[in-house]
Amino acid sequence: MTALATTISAAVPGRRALTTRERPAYLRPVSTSADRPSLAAELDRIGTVVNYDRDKTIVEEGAASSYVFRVASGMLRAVRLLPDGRRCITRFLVPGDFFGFGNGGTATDSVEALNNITLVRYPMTSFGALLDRNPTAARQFFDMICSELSAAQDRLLLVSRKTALERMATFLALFADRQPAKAGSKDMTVKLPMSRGDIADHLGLTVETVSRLLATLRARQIIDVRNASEIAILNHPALLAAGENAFQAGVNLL
Amino acid sequence: MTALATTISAAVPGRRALTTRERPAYLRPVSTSADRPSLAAELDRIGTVVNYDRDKTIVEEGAASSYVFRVASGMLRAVRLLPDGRRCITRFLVPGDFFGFGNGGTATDSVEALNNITLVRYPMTSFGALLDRNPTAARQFFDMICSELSAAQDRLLLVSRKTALERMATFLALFADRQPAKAGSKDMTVKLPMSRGDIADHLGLTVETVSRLLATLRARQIIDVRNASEIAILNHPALLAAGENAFQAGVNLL
DNA sequence: CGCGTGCTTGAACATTATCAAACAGTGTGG
DNA sequence: CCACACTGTTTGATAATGTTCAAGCACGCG
Repeated sequence: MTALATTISAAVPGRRALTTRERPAYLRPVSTSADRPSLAAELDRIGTVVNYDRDKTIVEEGAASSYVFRVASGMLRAVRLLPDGRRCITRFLVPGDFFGFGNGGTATDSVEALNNITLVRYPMTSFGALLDRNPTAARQFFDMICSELSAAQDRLLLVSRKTALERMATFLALFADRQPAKAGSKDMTVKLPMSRGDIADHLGLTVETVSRLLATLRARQIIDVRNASEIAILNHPALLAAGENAFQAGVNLL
Repeated sequence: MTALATTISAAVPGRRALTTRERPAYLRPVSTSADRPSLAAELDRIGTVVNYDRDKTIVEEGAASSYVFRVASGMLRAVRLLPDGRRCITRFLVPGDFFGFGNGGTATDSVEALNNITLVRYPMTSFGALLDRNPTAARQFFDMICSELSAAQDRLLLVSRKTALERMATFLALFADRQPAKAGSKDMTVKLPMSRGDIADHLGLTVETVSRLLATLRARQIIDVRNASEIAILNHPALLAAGENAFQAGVNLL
């Protein structure tokens, strides 16, 4: 499986690893970058550009879906709900990510726009045909799902076994890591397009706890909360450490 | 994508759904049943039967893996660890399940035998070649991963948003549901091959809490703990309700 | 300028973890 | 065959992490 191995590893774009455990795939599970011109061209032929406003629902959980989408610009959240309204954001989608395939044409999550977004929409029939006639494409999407699965399992570990502060720190570190990097710059500023509630539902916490954790990290001079949606990373190594190490993360919230 | 849709839905064998939310794929994310003779035959040609003893590690997290496996008999656990030893069991593997592919030939979980097991082992090279030359097979494995991903996301919702008792009840209900069914029988007995610790690490709880929750369910006449590894479901509807409904699940542990 | 929504902070509480000890089941060796 | 030890399970008491309820604050928008 030489071909498989190379293709698969290419599915996760190389980026400076955080640690052995925190796979960079975390917040960027799926992306086809410019390194696959042939597939991109094939997709372009069957895709339509569409725009959605902030907070629009693109696909509804449980509804039959007849399109596959790729994010061109903006961010989205994939949401799963319990009957009583408890919410889980299974992932945030960034430019390059695909969503909407699999599971018998039934959406497993709702997908909602975090801001005004541009998507490329592919009819599922055409998309399926592409997979059928183009084994390389099929392989690439296979790899894509595999790394998405791995990312989901990482989050399972994160949510089920890390403390609140570790989760928050990991989230920020990973999010910062995939930001359009002014890499080395000391005062790295991260734009968070999602609300505190979204972060809470992604990490399995409450809005209040998220807010308090940010205050804690600020008090430790690890971050600075510029405004509700902008956070500066003041001490990146400390942030990573707080995400990995229960002891360093600190026993007390305050 | 007619073919895709039908194949995908076939990937999840039909079974009486628990509720809209609790997809039956949960504990049985991946399985190729006898309904695919051609693929089965193809696989048989490249597979080798291997046996492992209880507690043996079949693949180690992070290690390069050169085989894909299918469970023939017995059960296994897929484990992910934090550097300090905190553990998460991402899933339990049952007969029919595949594991070991994807992620650039690097294992993302350790996989360990819960009891003495029999596996079919496929060299990754042959397996990759099969996917390359057989689009139908590729499609079926694609579907398989898709439902596994969906299952992982279900667990994300379970672990991040359900209470301890809800998790336990959901786990038991789903596990019972995929048991070799003496379906209607009032006194349905479930064999749990994994330890309390395994259950705890699967649900994001502690051994003690798991034990207490079983005691609670027993006190409510919903289950009976025959011995450490055998549990009788006395009131299946109540078990389902306890897994779905925070209110019915009960405010107090005791 | 004032309202509304979302964010922050505070205090009390609850769920679940931790620590500790007893108990049970299983296999081993005398 | 029984005693013993070992490991996994159960139960109890205490404590902590994170939630809930509640109030104030701030930013953005009409």
